[in-house]
Amino acid sequence: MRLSQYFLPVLKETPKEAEIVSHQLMLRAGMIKQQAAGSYSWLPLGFKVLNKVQRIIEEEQNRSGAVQLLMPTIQSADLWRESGRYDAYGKEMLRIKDRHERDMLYGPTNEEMITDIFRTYVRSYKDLPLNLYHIQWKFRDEVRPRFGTMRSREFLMKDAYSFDLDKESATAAYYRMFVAYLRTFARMGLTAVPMQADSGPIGGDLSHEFIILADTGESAVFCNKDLLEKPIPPLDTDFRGDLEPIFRDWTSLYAATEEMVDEDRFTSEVPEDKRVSARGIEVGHIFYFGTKYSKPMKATVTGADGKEIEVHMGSYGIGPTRLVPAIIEAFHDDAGIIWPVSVAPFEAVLINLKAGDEATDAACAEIYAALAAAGIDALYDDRDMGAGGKFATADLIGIPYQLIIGPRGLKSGEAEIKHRGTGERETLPIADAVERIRALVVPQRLDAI
RNA sequence: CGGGGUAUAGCUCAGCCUGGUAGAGCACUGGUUUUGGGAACCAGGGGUCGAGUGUUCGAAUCACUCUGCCCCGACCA
Repeated sequence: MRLSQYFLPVLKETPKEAEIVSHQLMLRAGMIKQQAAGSYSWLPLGFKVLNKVQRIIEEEQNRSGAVQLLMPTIQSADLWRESGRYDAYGKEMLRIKDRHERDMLYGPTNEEMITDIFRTYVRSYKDLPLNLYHIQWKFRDEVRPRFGTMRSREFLMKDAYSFDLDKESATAAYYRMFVAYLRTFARMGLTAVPMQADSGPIGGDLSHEFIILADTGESAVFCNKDLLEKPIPPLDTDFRGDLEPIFRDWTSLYAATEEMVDEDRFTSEVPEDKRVSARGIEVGHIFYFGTKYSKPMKATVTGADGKEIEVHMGSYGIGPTRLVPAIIEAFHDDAGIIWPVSVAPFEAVLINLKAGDEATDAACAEIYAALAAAGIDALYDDRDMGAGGKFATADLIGIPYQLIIGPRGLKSGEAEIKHRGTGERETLPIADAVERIRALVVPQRLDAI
């Protein structure tokens, strides 16, 4: 993409409404525009990141055996009356009437609807297990939206719903999502720690929040340091096999948020040199809830013995529109964002230091074409402006590698590569630059971990 | 939903206290000179001062009402 043809409205100054660094940087980098309290447009750069985040989520959901579909944003109140949640949900639910005065609502979640789909089509125990997911916009009329898209009213959510015959197989479904989540966040460069969460009236230990550590996180978290270095389940993990050992391995080490922490357990179970006490952001939540919806909504299958069985369900959420700022909270410096390659809006930026100069333009055009041919998703800063502004823009929007071409280096046939994350610079022959970028980028795409 | 702020140009803000023809920097447009870390100069364009009502000869400025947005708390992917 040539920057001169792109739409990248970067801001030099920080808009005053933004409090936390990810919100400030998303506004400054031209990723989002606020349209109302808790409601944002995703501008091209932000949308590109959001899509990369979604793609990783989809790949890992699919790998785990979940099946994608898409449900509408606007729902009928009828289903919610059936589950009893129409009255229970409160003012967070945006209620709407259509032209026939029918009660509608903008979905804050989809348990009712997915249960309706399930009961319509699934009749036999032979059709289980089943895990259906979608990525859709949701609306919760938060009393106080804040922190940009970290806590917006309208937000994107991946939610998966598992259906099983009994608690045992539902637990296996839970483990599959647990493992899928570990892989999903790792592929975004994040170290996400599963922490025991409040499992509500169902009880048991089948509710976990996935927390990433960031200085500006919204809640305090406590965990064993070993969790931060634990290798994630590899690409060839067999999701049809027994995943309980992985689950046990991860949950054997202490980890809890401030809501759930037990100081005595933390100090007794975790050696002093392994105690991590930090801030964290919740980026995912998985939950087993048994027959909470299948019972009132009559979602049953016929078992092998001919009897009707209420299915056991779980739901598994990840918020892509929250993950984007969460990644920024984890990866930034004073100059701007530092994207992990796997979610970076562009993998490299080609900086033409003297746009308009015949030789420099020609060299850059050639390199830009070579980057495309090498499969690198590159931005070409061909704008006619000073070098300082280009460097500042490249740093701000956080492109992992800057390939810098100017008349000075051109004379000696040299290019410069700046590593956004480390600040490291290397000078190399122009002829080797594209291959060097490719060698740097490809392993960091993390699509093969 | 309680408490507290705030609203003036695309952005960051000054002007308000003490009423008298709406400002700065950045951004934008044209030009000249520049060009390896947000350049310099010249010339321009752009605002019913959030909305309404009132006080006044006169309101961005004072009073009242409403709305938007932000922060703290309670709540949440």
